[in-house]
Amino acid sequence: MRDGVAKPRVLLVEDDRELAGMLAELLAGEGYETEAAHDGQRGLHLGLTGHYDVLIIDRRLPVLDGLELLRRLRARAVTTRVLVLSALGEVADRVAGLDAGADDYLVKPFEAEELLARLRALGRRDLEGAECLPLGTAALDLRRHEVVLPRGERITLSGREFELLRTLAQRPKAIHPRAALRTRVFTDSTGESIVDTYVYYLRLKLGRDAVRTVRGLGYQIGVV
Amino acid sequence: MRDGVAKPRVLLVEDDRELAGMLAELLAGEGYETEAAHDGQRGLHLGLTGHYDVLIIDRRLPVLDGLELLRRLRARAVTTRVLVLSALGEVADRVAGLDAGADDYLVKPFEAEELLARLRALGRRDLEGAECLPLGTAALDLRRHEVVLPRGERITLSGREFELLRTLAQRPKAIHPRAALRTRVFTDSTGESIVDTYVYYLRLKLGRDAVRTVRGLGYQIGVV
DNA sequence: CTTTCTTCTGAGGCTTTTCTGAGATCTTCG
DNA sequence: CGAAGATCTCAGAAAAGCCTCAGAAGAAAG
Repeated sequence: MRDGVAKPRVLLVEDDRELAGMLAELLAGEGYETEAAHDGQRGLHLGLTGHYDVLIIDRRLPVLDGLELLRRLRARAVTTRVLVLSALGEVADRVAGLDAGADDYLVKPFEAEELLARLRALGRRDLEGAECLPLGTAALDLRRHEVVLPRGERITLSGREFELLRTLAQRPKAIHPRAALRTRVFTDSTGESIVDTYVYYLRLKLGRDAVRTVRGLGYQIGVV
Repeated sequence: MRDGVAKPRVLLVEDDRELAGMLAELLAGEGYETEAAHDGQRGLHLGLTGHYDVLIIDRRLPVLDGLELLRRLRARAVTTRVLVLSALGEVADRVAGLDAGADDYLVKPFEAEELLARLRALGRRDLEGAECLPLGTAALDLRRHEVVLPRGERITLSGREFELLRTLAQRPKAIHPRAALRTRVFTDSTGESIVDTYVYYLRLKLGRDAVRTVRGLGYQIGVV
């Protein structure tokens, strides 16, 4: 997924450290970058950063229950995909999990293959788009790293500009926090203002409205 | 889903007409607008129109198998959410379904409740950015920190304004004491009159009646 | 080895937000 | 009525958030 530069990031919130370790290894083998939290409080804290592509949350967690964690994330407008793991497999349990905001619900014990397939299904949506991503009336050509304007003009983007714009365009309705963009497109060791600067570059090339600022929250793709 | 005006549209591709009829009824009862196709060919044709919010596809279908149908849709860049139904419940079957492009996979027999919960989960994903609290005739967009007026106008709120309004709107019938609001939205070390000031700001932006004063007791959300 | 493009840093400057406090206005009740 | 208390209004200072940009350093191209 992602074009070999950045791996999809998974946050694994699981108190059983043995299971967590095994899963982390499994995920690493599939090319995911995994971080782990062992209680709900920590999970909440990390989940709020928005640095992840998918969250895997165990339902039974110390300090803060899995579903409660999920509800709090959703209450704070975190839209990251969430897969809930649980030993509780009754229909009512599954319904409760999904209605708490989970995108999928997998009952333990499960097979590695199915977990991976469900992760792929969750991840696909954010990444798919084949060759172009819609960009208002324009489009982003993923192959050539160019923006194609309605009349056919093409504007070439540099590597970083492209990564940033693609990240925004992949989830056009979401608001992307600065910090998330910084870890995703750049690195955590990069200066704080790098995202601002690149938003500025994009606006220079594509026009003021290409990227929308939502003050205090982050950036969102706009009309090109 | 969509914006509360239009009902979400479901395309049901299922050859068992009895089951299809029951499901259609169930879905109608939940406010979905359902159309049915009874074979894969017809499902493909309708699915390609892109008129639907969700496709429910039975795996075993005449003329064109369910997974093959799904693959062809995906090959033609149809990104509509798909829930696959199947009597085949082995892990390998589920993995095959998901990897063919399904967003979710539900094994027959299933309970109505779970189908509905999974549909809700799928619908939610497109909704990103629309989660709202009702606010009289208007609504509070929790993701964007904006008030959406009936005609679609949007009024952006600052962080504090938003927190205050959300607190009030979360329990619309309650009267919120000044002290409680001050503790919750601001801090106890903030000046006594901070809540008054922000109520004033909200009324400036939203109109005099947005917040109701209950003298001696506190504030209550009003009509926007 | 020069030129050009890209990436990143950091400093200023502008705008919006937050908070304070003081006076105006309204309500209640003696 | 008039005083006391509650509430409203608002101007201005301080802080925070955001935008702009110049320049250094690095990478790629010629």
